Amino acid sequence: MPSSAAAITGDIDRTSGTAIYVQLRELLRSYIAQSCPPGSALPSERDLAERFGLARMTVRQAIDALVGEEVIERVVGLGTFVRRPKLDLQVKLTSYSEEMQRRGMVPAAKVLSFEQITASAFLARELQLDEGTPLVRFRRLLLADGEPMSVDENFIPAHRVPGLLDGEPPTSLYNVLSEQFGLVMEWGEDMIEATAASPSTARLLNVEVGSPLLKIQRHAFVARAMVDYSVSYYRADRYKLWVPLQRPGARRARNH
Amino acid sequence: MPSSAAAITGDIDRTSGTAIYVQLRELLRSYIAQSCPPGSALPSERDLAERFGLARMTVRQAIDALVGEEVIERVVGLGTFVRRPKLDLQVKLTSYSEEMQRRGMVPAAKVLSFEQITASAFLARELQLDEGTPLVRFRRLLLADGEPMSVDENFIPAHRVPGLLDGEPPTSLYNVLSEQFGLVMEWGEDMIEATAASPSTARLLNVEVGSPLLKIQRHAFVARAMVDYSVSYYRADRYKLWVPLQRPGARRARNH
DNA sequence: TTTTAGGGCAGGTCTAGACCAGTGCGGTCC
DNA sequence: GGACCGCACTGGTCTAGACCTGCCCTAAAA
Repeated sequence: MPSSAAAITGDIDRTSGTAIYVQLRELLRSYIAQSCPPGSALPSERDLAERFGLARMTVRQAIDALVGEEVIERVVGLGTFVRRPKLDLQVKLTSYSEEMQRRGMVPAAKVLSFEQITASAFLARELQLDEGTPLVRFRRLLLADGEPMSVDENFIPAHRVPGLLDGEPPTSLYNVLSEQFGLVMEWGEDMIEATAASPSTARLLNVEVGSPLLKIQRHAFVARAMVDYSVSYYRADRYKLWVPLQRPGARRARNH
Repeated sequence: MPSSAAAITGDIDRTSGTAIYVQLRELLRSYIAQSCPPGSALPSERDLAERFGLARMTVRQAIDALVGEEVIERVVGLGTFVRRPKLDLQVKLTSYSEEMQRRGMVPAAKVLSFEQITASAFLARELQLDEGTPLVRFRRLLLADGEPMSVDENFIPAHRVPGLLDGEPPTSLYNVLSEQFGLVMEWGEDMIEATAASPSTARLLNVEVGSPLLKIQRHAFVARAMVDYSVSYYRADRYKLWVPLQRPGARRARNH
């Protein structure tokens, strides 16, 4: 016998400004947490609609959210059931630069190029700009303990860094971007893959052609605007990436 | 100017038995793949509803699905936009098959071995156990669309999974660990590096010896105890890792 | 020239119905 | 007793509207 909708305490406040389905979702969430062991059934959608005086579509919207969070599970013809909490590993954060320091190596960099170019079709797509847009290209060979570690190439829209090319190549690109141009990177995304060393990269990194490299493409954003696209090739024999994983845990409280 | 709904080819077949929103979802998906670079706008929901002769709620259902897949993104007052494609996987270990299906690929796995072994010095160190401790070794070749994707090897202390070897090799290891043995992974760490395919791995993955592979070693923990050590080799040509980064002070505008 | 007020359009939410398909139970007919 | 059928119930899908807020642009006002 399915649980009765009357068993759910609390009510919907239509004047609160909070979306009804959000209120119902949270009511259901706490109801589940308090009185529903895994496998138990929720009241049917029609029961809930009647209990709270809502349209069934609205009830479904609340249930949809919890199904999306994998808190509950629908079974056609049977009902909606509480799931066993499920493992869901997710990369949360990579403290990339800290990680470099943590290795305790002596860093150095050799500037390979520092110039203005125009965006190719590929770069235009990566930076979400028009083809031909002026870019600053900054390419370096990064060393650790005197031995090549990676080849790094950054592309920044030129209009965001006026006068950057007039000075010396910066030691720390991100420091200059934030201190001199107010471009504080807020978020970004890394695309990580394995690749084989091309002849030119192999020579720079002092490895054999075809050696495995870790390729990391990064898009860095300020607000919604991308201000940096970079590609790095790391020597696989010298560099490993450490990524902490954690369970999703509590959900955020956005939506108003 | 937003793209015109008329630009989308194809139509809805109301007699096919396939849900309309599923048909529209796939139409949109292929339209996006073919003609929408990241950042471009989709036709508005009302345009789509008119173009295909559907209720707006039905169109929203199709769009909801793609938003849930993070293929597109809604912005109130502006429209719906194509996101940067994520060729990620991150949740793969929880449910490789679900993840593959989500990406429209047909998952499969071939069990290479499923047996009890004793911990070598290396494995003992990785699992923080004594040498000689009985372990369950589970090695698989994971396929997507019939083509090899990765070679996966898991090591689990045998005393944590009594009777596991008596049954069939599990389809989803992590599901069995949590549902049958109550081992819900709470956190872990990945070590990511690039490597070259060894002859045996190359044969399994159907690539040439020396091809770049992404090697991911994972330690997964329940409470403070490690319960799984795994090593996976992913084909670099089929697998990329997508890692979102968040810097201190990030604020990510949007989200009501 | 700068500021402000609309208007148009975007997505967000909600309603009150409709019919479909899968499930399980109970009763009927053999 | 056992096979079967149908009904009541579940979630799944869909409609055709409604009104809300947020965003941007433009034209009028300052």
